Amino acid sequence: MYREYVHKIEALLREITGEEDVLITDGGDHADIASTVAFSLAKKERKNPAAIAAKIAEMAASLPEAKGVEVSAKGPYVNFVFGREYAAESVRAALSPKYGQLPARTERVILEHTSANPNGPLHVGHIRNSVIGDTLVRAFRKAGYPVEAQYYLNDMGRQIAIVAWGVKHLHYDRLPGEKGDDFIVRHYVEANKIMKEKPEIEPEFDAMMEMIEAGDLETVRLFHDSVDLCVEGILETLAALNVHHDRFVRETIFLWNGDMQKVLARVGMLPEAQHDGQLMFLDLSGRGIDNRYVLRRSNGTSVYAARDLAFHLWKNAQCDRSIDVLGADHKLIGSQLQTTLAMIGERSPEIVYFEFVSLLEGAMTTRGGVFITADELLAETKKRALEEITVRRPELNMADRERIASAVAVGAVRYDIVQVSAEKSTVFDWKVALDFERQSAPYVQYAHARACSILEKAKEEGSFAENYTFSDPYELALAKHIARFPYVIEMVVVELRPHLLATYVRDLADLFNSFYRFAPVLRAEGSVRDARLTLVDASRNTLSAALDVLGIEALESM
RNA sequence: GGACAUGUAGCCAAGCCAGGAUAUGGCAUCAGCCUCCUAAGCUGAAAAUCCAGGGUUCGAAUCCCUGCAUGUCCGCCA
Repeated sequence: MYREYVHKIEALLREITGEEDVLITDGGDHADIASTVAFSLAKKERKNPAAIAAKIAEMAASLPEAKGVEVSAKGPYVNFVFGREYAAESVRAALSPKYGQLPARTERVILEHTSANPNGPLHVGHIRNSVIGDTLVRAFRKAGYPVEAQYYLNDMGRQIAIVAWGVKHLHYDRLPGEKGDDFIVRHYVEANKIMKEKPEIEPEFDAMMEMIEAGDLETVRLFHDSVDLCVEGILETLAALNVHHDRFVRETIFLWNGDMQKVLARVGMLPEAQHDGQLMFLDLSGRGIDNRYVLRRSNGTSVYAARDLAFHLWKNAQCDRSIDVLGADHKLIGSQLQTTLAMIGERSPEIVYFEFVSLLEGAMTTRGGVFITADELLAETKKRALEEITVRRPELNMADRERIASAVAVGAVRYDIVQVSAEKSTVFDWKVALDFERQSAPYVQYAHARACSILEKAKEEGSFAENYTFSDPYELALAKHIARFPYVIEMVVVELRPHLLATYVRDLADLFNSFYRFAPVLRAEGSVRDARLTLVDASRNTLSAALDVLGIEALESM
């Protein structure tokens, strides 16, 4: 209902003032929304803004469109307080199992995320990509878009050559129960170490890259077996985090199906293209990018950038919006890609960048073996959650405690990541990761479990009639926040900022907890009890729907 | 050296793009609340030159400029 009311008030103010921008702001403590349009009118008309605000408020209040909204002027502000009818309509809407689902759209979206090199396990930096990406995928679905989540799999680059070299020469045994990605990374770290000590072996990597480029069967098999083993482990990690891709796209496809050669031919004809023997690069200095954008090496082999161009054209052909989630280290190549696609008259992807996650001791590096894996993080978090639930609910059997601990752990990890806006770099801190109080998923899950518990108890005492008469301030504040959920979903996909949803659901849990404390439900009587139970149900449903978009399980008991 | 991002109480964040009312939360600290719907909860106290300096504006945490600090990138790697 929130959106509808805001639109209604905007239209009303435009009509009264004749201003295009009626300067709607959040009303804070004073109102649900407010307008500061009196300030700008005061300047134009050289009058006191408070007098103008008073006049606008008076006119607005008399219009039939303002029904159910209390309009008043406080100094230069025109304040709008939504009435009980608004709360009632909102709560009624929030009882729908599909609450927050926006009308179906036809624009097909391809959202690419994670796409980590298969040279080792995902670490706590990689999963920032996964969590942002997967949350966006879920938000787009909630917003009515058909979405395909893709993982672009580097199965042939230099990093993979290093892995393959390691697998070929090191002959490690796989430890009992060792995941594929953990096994592969040992080769990668050791091969990098050897390469540093003996730079003379470098030509061996170059040779392997030329072999795979040429499609040498044995090399292809070596590369792909290594990649597949690693991906097997990565998939387990992603599944544990509730992150799902619809399609894995292998980079080699674009080399072998001719797409890359086609796009290179097109790009090669641009005036910005520079050729020197086989070497080809773009001079984008006219577009504010000073670095050479190399697309073919002087030995004729291809580079990642060229295959990436082909990949994006391929995506364009099957969607209306293409969105990539990339680490901030990709900003340069991201803008090179966008610029180049625009130059050949093709659609550029929208790119969501996120800044780095580092450790207290410094940057993470897969190559150097310095990282905390997502698996380790999840295991520690689950251990901690299990301790907690064992203290709180000793009567539960082990299987239930394990199940709850897993859901709490996944939630805690995902929420910690998604709640921080993407443009902030962060430092990983175990203390924060393992803190399950407030501003965390368990806090929100707990509010949901409380709602379920109340409804469960009410059911034992018989049925209740839905009632939408809210008057208590705690009831109204909660109902009004519930009303905003569909608006938040829309904001997340418009701004590509999933952390807005994390902030929203935390505020919702805050308001529910205050309501829980100050407005007794089961002990209330008659229509008040009915109304509060109705509100609890709407809260439960909204918390559950919001958590679902965040990829976090809404536990019924914990 | 150049480019991008960030800088908000001891610590971590929201707010900034679309300027407006006493700057919003959490952690840590202190003081309270379980004969009462799960205390992973609630209430209160204390804590901020919104990095610094200029500018625009009736009004700046928010917009612009300069500087400083931190992170990232600047490869015929990905």
